[in-house]
Amino acid sequence: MTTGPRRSQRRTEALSRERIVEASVELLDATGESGLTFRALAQRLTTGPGALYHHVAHKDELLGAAVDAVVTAAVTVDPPGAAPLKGSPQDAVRAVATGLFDATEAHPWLAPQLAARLARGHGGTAAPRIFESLGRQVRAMGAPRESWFTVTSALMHYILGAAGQNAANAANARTLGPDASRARFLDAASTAWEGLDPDDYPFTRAVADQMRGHDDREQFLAGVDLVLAGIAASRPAAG
Amino acid sequence: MTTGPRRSQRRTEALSRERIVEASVELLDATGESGLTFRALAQRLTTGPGALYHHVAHKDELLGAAVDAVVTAAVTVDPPGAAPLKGSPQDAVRAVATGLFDATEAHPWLAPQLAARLARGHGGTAAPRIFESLGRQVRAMGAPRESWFTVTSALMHYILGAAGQNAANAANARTLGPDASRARFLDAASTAWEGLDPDDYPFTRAVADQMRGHDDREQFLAGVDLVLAGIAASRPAAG
DNA sequence: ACCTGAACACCGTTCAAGT
DNA sequence: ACCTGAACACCGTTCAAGT
Repeated sequence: MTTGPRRSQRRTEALSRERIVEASVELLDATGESGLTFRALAQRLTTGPGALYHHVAHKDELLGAAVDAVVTAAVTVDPPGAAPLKGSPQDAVRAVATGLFDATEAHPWLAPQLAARLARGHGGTAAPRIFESLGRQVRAMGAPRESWFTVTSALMHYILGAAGQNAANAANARTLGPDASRARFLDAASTAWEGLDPDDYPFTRAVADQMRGHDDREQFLAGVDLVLAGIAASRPAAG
Repeated sequence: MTTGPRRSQRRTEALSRERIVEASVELLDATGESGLTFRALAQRLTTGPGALYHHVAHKDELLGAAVDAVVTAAVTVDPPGAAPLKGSPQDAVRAVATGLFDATEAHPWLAPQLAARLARGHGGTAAPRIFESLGRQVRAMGAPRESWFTVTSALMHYILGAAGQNAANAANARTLGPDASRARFLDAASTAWEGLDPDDYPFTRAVADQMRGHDDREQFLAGVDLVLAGIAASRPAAG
């Protein structure tokens, strides 16, 4: 009673690394980092925990694969011979930054994971992918070759750090309640800063009101532009 | 046979939050992040795991306290009325950056922890401390007030990100063996980059040789200078 | 108030046994 | 080759019982 090759088994679709990673992302989105468990994951895939080990070596690899999947979807590296993007390299950098900013907000677990993995030197494919897509634009901007590594690193670290910071704000805001949450949280955070010891934290207190009512994305892109300005400033005069 | 207040009990020095945090840092340094366990920590302090909960609420708080302790030792925020530092604000920024760079190298667990906590918005006192000490210099550089938040954030994110990256390199290098390890590891990393797909990663490959033989600290400080250049460039002409 | 340490409710991971 | 699911060796955390 086999029905042949087409309409392959639906209900018990064979386990695969791809399906496992996909389910992991869903589970992470739904339950947070602490919710990703081999037992919970197995249940969602209607199998046993041991089965997963036929497709992933250990949990850290699984988390890394989830990070890679999400980052890959967020930042598209153009194919080699593709037509040059319309717009300036600066615009392309902003596009990459925005993609990561959005991914980081959509997947609250992403930023901490990515940050921790970068700091451990386990970028997986996510880190090289981001580095590459930013670096191409740095080159296109005419930065001197010796500065490529430094400049691209600075861009990448700022983008990931600031996007992560924003994601944390967004996640914390969600904690306070669903409505008018953003403004409310920023207000709370800003008030918290204002509550710091005036003797120890004069600068942070002075800056606290800048957090209130400012658009995160705008603030974030302003930082990107700052680094871009640094690149332009240290570039030899065109000629 | 009590000997009075002086020469208080030595062997079984009373448990305290401070002692616990101190022992945690030692344990982290010696055994890495996975080695910090309530049982191992209790054993080191010759007590039971339950006793620790009288001084710390949970493990995350303990780790946070360890991070704070190490960062506090690394970056000294000058007291309020202190004499201005000799040297330019730029030099002061480089000093803070170097302090974090060194701390991050001395405590391999620091960078991942700090990165993850920042990305979760749990800076503890570490984040405000770093932000404050950098921000004061930003202000001293004459950056326009509206840019303080953005500019200081960019500096902080670059410094922590790049210092963490370097720490990861150093830690990985240690893995390969104790001798001539740095050069050897950079060579290996550089070779790994050169092994990337030429179609997908042309930029990263082109930049791979810049990693070889370059001084990490120098590279790191060059990045700091880049951000500083961006600040200077976006500052209104002095007048 | 502080400490003890057994006990609880989990984990990641392994592995004999099945198909 | 792949899957099953019980079992192992841990965890963080709690809590009755002690001092």
